[in-house]
Amino acid sequence: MRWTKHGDGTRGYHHGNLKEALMRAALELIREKGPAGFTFAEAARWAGVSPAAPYRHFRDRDELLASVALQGFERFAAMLTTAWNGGRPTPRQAFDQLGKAYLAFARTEPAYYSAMFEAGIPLHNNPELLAASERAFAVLRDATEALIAGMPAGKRPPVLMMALHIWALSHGIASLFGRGDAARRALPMSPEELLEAGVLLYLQGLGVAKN
Amino acid sequence: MRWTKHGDGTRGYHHGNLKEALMRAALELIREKGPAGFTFAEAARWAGVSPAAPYRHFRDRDELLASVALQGFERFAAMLTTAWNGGRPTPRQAFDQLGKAYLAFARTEPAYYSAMFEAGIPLHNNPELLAASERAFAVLRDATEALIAGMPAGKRPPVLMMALHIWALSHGIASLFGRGDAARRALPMSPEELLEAGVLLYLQGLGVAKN
DNA sequence: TGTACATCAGTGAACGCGCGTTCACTGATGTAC
DNA sequence: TGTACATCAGTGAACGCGCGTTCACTGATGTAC
Repeated sequence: MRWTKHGDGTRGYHHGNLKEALMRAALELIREKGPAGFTFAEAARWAGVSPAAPYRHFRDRDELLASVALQGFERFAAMLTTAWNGGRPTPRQAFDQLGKAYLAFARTEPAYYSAMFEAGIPLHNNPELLAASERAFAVLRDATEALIAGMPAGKRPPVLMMALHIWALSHGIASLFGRGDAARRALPMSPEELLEAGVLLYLQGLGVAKN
Repeated sequence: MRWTKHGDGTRGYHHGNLKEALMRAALELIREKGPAGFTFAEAARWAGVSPAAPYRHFRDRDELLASVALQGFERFAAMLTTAWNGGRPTPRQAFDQLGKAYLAFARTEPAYYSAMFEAGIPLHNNPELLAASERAFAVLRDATEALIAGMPAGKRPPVLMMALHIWALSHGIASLFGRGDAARRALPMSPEELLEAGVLLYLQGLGVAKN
């Protein structure tokens, strides 16, 4: 943050926070028109700078898009962590909160969500993005681990398998029915109810749905 | 199909099957560069016609993309129907085949899959596309219904709920781990194994995993 | 504290390019009689 | 069966436009002394 903002709302020669502004512009444009729906020039116009300015911060459009996805994974991880809340009041209840947070993110941040999961950004050759994506998944995996720890010794499933099942179910429901944009499919129940029932049945399948 | 193809491989003034050729071109380009990765002009070039020719068959790029998605849903429904095979040899076994077919489609036809589920085509003002999408889901719902019919009377879940759970789980696994393109995430097991285990646990949760 | 200088971040003009779209046209096909 | 005509499907040239990208530049900021 530079201190070039003037009292009257204008800015000086330097924008001060152009990188962040470009990412916000991209998000807004993605929300309106999908991950393909923005250009470098348009993002610059949105941020109120000349078309050459973005090149000081991003090599090209793809790098801007990847930065948005990266920030999305970071916020996603933070939101999931908050929802899990260290497994309080009980791991079982916190686990449901985690699921709700997953759906809430997809609904309230469709632009991040689509940059993260649908923009087709290759993860191999982008270690930073892959790591951020794994940090988000780690929240879910750790929560699953905590939940499993409370199960009877003979009935504990493999952590990774269970975490992947929960992730896939949440992701499927969010993608198909819980999106915040026009591609959402209608459903005779809320995505939250559908997910909660699915998780409940899954846990019953493991033989541990009681607590 | 017109009979204007010449023996030497050239074609006459009329292409004969341009609409289909443009859709194949779009598919190929989507596969290479994602749903946003093709232009009307490029598809025309691929099909070997002038840039004005596509306008005889599609109003614009979006209409071409929607046609591809429509055809995708039709093929998807056909593939699922074949896999279900009327519930033979047993509904339980046929159900696993259905799941495998879902994953197989996502892997072998990533271009269709992404046009159908990730291109952000709004369904609400495209009744034809919506109907095709529902025909595909109906295959899964009918299969679920047949599977439920074999369950003990007291343990039958609501058909729609169960079908949606299975759909979401399959779709989540396919989208995250089973795609045929560069955005696939690595996994220490096959998507098929993961889905099969998930369905098994889910059915156990319903209390009916035996047959 | 003041000054000189280096560095940084954005300007604005320019360019070539491919896209979307329109248009009058024309070659090929289908059909009425 | 032949002929005239209507219709269809693709041509190719043209246009305006916005994009991506480069460039020498310049205003603002940071820092050494």
